[in-house]
Amino acid sequence: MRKTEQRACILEALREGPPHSAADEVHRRVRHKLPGISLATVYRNLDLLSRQGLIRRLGGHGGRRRYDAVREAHGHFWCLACGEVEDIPFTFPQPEIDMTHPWMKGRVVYVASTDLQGLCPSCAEKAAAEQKD
Amino acid sequence: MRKTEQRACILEALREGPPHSAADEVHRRVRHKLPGISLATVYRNLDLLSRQGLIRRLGGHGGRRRYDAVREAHGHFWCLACGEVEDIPFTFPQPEIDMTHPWMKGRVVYVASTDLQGLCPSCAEKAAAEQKD
DNA sequence: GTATCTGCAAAAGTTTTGCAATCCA
DNA sequence: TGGATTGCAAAACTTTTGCAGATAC
Repeated sequence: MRKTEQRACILEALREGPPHSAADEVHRRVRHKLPGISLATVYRNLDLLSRQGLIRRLGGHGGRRRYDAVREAHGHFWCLACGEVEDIPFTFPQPEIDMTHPWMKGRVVYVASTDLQGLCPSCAEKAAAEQKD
Repeated sequence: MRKTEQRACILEALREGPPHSAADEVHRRVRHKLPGISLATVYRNLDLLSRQGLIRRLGGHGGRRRYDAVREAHGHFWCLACGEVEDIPFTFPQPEIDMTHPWMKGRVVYVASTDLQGLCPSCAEKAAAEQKD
């Protein structure tokens, strides 16, 4: 993997910007430094970096794929209604998965996370209000 | 939520078909029973069912959103190269998250999962081969 | 009876790709 | 120099939405 200014700036933008950014958000931020950078380059690099395990790729429950520069295992809360992702802000014991299990043979594991999915407070409130109607 | 034949068949297809199906796959399978069902209906129902917590919505690392009829907490392995998702086939202690923590107040949690991401054996092999070239 | 649900078709949104030019090693 | 990388534009793919008619309760 070569060193290019675009790639460096993308990584920097992901690290310094808000967590769980989508490609278009990263693109918008990188443009401040590199006005000419194309969205395709951002996509290509986010994909490349995540395949190398340098960043974390999040699902995209909201339709858009999101990326996370934090590689340490941590928890996420996905809201199914608004699509937002939040880090779970308190610590809890991470599950211990037996990496020596035969099924793991040949696999490369970059990151682990514990994900909860449900409704965030404001969406839960809206949902409850609709029930009443 | 009303009871419709379409909805019932979609749920059935998700339960009986291969796990982690995407909307178009569910649609293809449901068509066997309900040839006239539209893809839009499948999308609408998968979304609705997941918001009610009846099924689980997976991220869509491969671009497509996937759904899972298994609601019990379990682990997934996502391959970043080919986009496939597999259930981790052995059990391990699930993390204990303090649901009484103040941050959890107001949230509705439907399901929890532990996700690993990396490369599956065949993609890991390919990646290693490319390194050598 | 009425709000929900469906099918259709169009629109919207997101990601990938072909290609020629450019850049890094 | 040679292969990796980029920008641009088009294409591909996935998901959502408006609407009129059908359906469940």
